[in-house]
Amino acid sequence: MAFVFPLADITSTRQQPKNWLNSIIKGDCVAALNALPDHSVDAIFADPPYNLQLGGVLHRPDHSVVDAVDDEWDQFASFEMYDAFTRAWLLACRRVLKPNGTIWVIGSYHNIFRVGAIMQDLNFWLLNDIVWRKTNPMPNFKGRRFQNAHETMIWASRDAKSKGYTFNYDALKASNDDVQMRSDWLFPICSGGERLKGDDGKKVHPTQKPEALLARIIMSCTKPGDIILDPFFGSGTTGAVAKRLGRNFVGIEREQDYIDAASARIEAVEPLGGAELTVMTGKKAEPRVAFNTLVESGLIRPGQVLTDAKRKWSAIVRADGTLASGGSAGSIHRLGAKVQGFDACNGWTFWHYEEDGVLKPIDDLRTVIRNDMAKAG
Amino acid sequence: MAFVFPLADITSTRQQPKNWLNSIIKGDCVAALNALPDHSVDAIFADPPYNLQLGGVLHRPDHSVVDAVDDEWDQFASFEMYDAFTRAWLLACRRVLKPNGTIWVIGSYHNIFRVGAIMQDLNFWLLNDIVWRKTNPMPNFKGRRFQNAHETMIWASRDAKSKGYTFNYDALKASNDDVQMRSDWLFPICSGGERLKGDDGKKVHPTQKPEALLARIIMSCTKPGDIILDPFFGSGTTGAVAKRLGRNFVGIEREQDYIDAASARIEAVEPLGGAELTVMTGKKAEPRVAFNTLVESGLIRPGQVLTDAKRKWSAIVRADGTLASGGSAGSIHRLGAKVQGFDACNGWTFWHYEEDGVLKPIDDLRTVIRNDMAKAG
DNA sequence: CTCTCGTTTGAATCCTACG
DNA sequence: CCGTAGGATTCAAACGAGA
Repeated sequence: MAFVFPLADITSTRQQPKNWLNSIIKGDCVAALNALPDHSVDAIFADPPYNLQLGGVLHRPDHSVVDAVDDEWDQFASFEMYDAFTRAWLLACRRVLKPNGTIWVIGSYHNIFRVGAIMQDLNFWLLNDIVWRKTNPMPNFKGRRFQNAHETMIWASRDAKSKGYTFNYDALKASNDDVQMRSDWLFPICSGGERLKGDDGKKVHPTQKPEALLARIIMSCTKPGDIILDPFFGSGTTGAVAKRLGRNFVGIEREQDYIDAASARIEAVEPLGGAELTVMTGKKAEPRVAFNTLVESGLIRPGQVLTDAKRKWSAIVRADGTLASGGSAGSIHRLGAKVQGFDACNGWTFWHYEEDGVLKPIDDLRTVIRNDMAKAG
Repeated sequence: MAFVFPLADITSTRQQPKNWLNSIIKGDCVAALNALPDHSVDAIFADPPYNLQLGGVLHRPDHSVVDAVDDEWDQFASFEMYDAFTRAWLLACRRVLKPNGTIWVIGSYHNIFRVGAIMQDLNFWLLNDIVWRKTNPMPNFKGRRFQNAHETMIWASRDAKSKGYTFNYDALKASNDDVQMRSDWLFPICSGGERLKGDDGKKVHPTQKPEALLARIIMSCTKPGDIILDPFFGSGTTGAVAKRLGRNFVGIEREQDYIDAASARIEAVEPLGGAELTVMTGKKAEPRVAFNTLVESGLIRPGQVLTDAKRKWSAIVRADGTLASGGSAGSIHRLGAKVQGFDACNGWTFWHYEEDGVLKPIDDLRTVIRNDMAKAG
């Protein structure tokens, strides 16, 4: 199957329906959208600039410099400017969307609240907010905040009356161990072989999204043959996944470098046959239960005394989920190592609690928690 | 320990500081907030209602299904009213918050985007958005959307310049298997024995939050003795957890039924003692020791040679507490950075001294000094 | 070939006390 | 207010070198 990626002519697309199908339109997002016909696409995936507002350079503990997203296209002078930009492209998207079409917008806490509020103001009807939990997010290097480990996506229909939107509930459920798909998804960030790199070995696009994420989105809200629009096409993940899954795409992108990379990428994609069009399953969550979970759940009480199996050493549980013994304090692992004079220690098997006069490893309590939490994955 | 929960007199609270401590103020949220002094609370947890209806009845998330407002004007008007309400209570909170205080607001996709955008407009500085993943969320019965399995919390400081906010990074990390705490948290919804029920067996409050959630929030951004304000007190989870964790609270609530239930609930809470409330801190909290102190105390001699861990670089200690190496001289940090060609360097962990043929970081000697200081009081 | 270990990297609003 | 200097700070995954 040969795909061609003409750069659609903005001035003529509106008059000649469908010549823009499976192509990348070069140009400003709003101008290009305005050239498309009314009610012409079934779904939209938008990954707009996040307006990160970064400060100076950020160093890792090993003194290397974080390669930040400081591109010109992510800079806005003020919230007002960002809001105006957001309103413009969302409004243009709304006209192009079919009455029963739906739109996805992805963002971080820097921009997603503004985007969501504007979507409501423009009469989009929010169906879900979906959390993309990253298995391998960048750490918080300075220890001044929680590790920013997720991004947020808003899924919305054109308006509250649009009840006929596509939602492949049963397929999603069947692909998810026969339980309905939740609003929190777990995927790795895009890296390794999937990440597009230039001749210089550097990443082509700073924020390339993983194909698995787009695959779940496209499989959830479109049917084979549907048309998916991506007004911030970038490296073309939307187009590549759409083609592979037997959907049509339209991309809009300003920068020729991105268009070139995306075109070559999509060209190389082999579409799947009908039988293979199953939903990609996300990564199965590891049931990680930390010690604080035991304290927060009440299975272990602050003030409670833990000992080793032979009651040689003891420590007191503190409300913050750390242990204290003598003048030392730390995690169950660090303190276990410390009292024994070791470099390392598995606190889960070393520390014991007493129940009915019997010492049991605190690891036993972890299984209790795991059983409770298994459902959430 | 007996707690009393006087319903603080709104008209007099501002003039009589602290009589509102550990009490529930009855009344309208904004009016009550306006009666509190400037910069008087360390942290705020807010669980606001998510929408206004014509009759002025407030509905909470997951309480009832919103009927679609198909009248465009009404819909716009209701968003506007909700925004005005949100702006009013957030602004009132901002005045009451200490300059280095932080605020948490929880919501769902129905309201959190508006809340977040308004917070940014009011100059709050967003630090994180935190996702509360529910282990046992309500299913989506109609199969028309993804299961709404999470709620979103926004954590923000008073403004971008507020760098001195409390964040117990080291305790959180130690309690989390020695990896930093992420922005996605997993907790069960409030049910079972924790859920307050009336004489009729019905739940007292429709959206009672789990104590484990509040415990993590309070432990992350406050110290023992801090004051936590909850302007939508409801069933009083914030107060109950604050009391148990040795923090002070202020609640604001309109409905007497909720006040009665919360008062009885908090009254029954047994506060934790002192030792287990100690929050683990890291190196940042240790008293500073100048390298010069090591030289003056004789632990390091002038003329002594220091090297890095691999003996690649070396430097000689001078009597004034500086290092010299190959024509350069400076502090342990400056010279460590200089020889490596870095902007910065932690000289305490970079430079080593030799003892019994083994290289040890000079940081070890700093702990000797600190231990001596501790003994001396 | 496998296994180990070190290196690199990803949408980041990322330090703070003191003079 | 600013400038300077002390010195604290990272997780998971992919990849490549070397045993």
